[in-house]
Amino acid sequence: MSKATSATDIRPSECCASVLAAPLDTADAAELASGFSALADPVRLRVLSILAASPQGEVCVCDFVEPLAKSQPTVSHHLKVLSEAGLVQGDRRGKWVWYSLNRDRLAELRAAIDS
Amino acid sequence: MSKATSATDIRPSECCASVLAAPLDTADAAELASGFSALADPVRLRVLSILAASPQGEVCVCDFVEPLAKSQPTVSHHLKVLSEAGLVQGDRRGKWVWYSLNRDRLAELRAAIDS
DNA sequence: CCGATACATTGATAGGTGTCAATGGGAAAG
DNA sequence: CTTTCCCATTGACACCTATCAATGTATCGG
Repeated sequence: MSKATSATDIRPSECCASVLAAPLDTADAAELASGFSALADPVRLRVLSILAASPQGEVCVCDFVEPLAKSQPTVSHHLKVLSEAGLVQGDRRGKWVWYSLNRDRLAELRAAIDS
Repeated sequence: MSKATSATDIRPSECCASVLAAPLDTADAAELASGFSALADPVRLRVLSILAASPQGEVCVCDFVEPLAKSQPTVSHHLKVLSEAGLVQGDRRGKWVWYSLNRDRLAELRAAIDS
């Protein structure tokens, strides 16, 4: 898979914005920064970690509270931040809301700092 | 303080902490979060972008001010944040300080969110 | 309808952060 | 030494954010 972008193809943000490929314009930089902001918190990183380690691939809110050692409102807050960043998504089933990881979005951020 | 490896302490990757590989402990999560915090700002992302696009691989502080459209103290502040995160390094030569990108550190953060 | 459960939202508060003007510190030029 | 230039630091201000208690909302079981 050749990732070689041709010399004539120098348009920024044709697909995804990249930090290392070309100078970032203000809009792309802001979009990426908001994405990394979601990762810039230890509790949220542990949320993603717990989701990734879950066999079913989804975890309900109540099962985050104890391992994170945070109050339920705080957990809900972090899940909302991650959700608005597109990194997780919630699915309501009865009384419970099951959250799952969006690996594509995570790959998008990873690609932005790829060589 | 014994550093005995418990079942929750085992990391398959012997090198760096990873979000997706195993449940993150609080210390690793905090370390990673501080790294991503450095990326969680549009101005700093543009700093990295400018450095990556520089032919010589290094840029002096004065050459950041105009493209970033920020005051010189603000630019210095962001360079300090990036430097403390290990993402850039400064080298003083006479009156000028030349900053360069630390791609290894960037790869470290990228690996932390790798599948 | 009533109570219990799961989750979200609000309000308040303490601490963090980006920004710039003003100032400080060090190096080269005169 | 004095001045000039480059960069870092300080102080002040506005804004953002993580946290929890209290409350609201929706769902399920009786």
